[in-house]
Amino acid sequence: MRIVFMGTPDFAVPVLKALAKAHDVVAVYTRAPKESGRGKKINKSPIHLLAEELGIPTRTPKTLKSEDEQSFLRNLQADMAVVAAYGLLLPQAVLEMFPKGCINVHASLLPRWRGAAPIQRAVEAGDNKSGISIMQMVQALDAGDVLAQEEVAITPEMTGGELHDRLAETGAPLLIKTLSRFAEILPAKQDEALVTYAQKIDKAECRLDFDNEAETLRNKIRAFSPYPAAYFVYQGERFKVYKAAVIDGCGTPGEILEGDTALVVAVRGGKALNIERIQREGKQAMDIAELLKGFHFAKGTQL
RNA sequence: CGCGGGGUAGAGCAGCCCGGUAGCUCGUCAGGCUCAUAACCUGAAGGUCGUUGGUUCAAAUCCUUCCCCCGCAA
Repeated sequence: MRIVFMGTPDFAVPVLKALAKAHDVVAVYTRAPKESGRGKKINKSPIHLLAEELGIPTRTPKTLKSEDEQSFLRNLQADMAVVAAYGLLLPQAVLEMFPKGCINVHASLLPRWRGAAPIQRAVEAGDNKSGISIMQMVQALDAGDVLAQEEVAITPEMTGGELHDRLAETGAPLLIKTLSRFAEILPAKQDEALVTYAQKIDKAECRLDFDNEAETLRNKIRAFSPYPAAYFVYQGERFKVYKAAVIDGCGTPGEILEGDTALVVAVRGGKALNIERIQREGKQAMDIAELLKGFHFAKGTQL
């Protein structure tokens, strides 16, 4: 098939790779390079870089609403568009443009976790499974009929980053399989009663409030690991926390119960968090034991 | 030229402001103690203090060149 691919971040990379092997990807759409990173350099998106490597024509319009862009798209004479975390909304005209429609690779088991951050929200909520949904795109956000799904188990120790990678790997072959039997598939409506939305992650959420249930905090820590990373502030310095375990321990929520041989912080309900992996400002992430060989937290400090 | 932290023994850190014998915790090795040990005791090895040039009687420390890592912000 002649396919237009639209995507932007890392998550979409395995999808485009697989798609380019199996089909004729006639154009790639991705978000325009923007100032980002240290030094505010202009950086191209992961998909942009991959498309160049594959030698596929790449376009980075700010919007697909313009007549010019839409006529360009139409002239590609593609059979369908495949979208994976593109970051731009597709106008109705574009959704209707392709004979076989626009289909989307979404990182959740729809109708659960429609929206921007389905991977992290699933882990944060303590879900024991996630997955990939391939769906037909409609105007409403992630509300289209589902063509295929594949589950991925979320183990108790799994981080958001690990789930992200697993899902990205799962999505690519599932998409190819779905396309190969596209004609036979009966689209399934989403059950509106089961819809939940995965809100974009706000920076303010990343700061750990230890006055919470231990398991809630642990889930947030692993959901946000390694990005955007939950953190606490100690003596004016930000410490990112990548991994923590729930243990027993009495104290005021936020109190450092142990800071020499381990880092243990009291939370609600007679529980505590044993912080296992951490990153200081300006340093690499490391196991807490390594850091404690040369750095110590004062017992009794309130975080 | 967005703001900022860092590169010191295998690991993690201190020392730098206020130049003057390179230090701590852990690991490694050897020996000892012990029924035994990841415990304890004794000892040892291991460093061009990221790189270049400069200032100085003397530079990890002050100034300078470049390289690398990271945090914030986006």
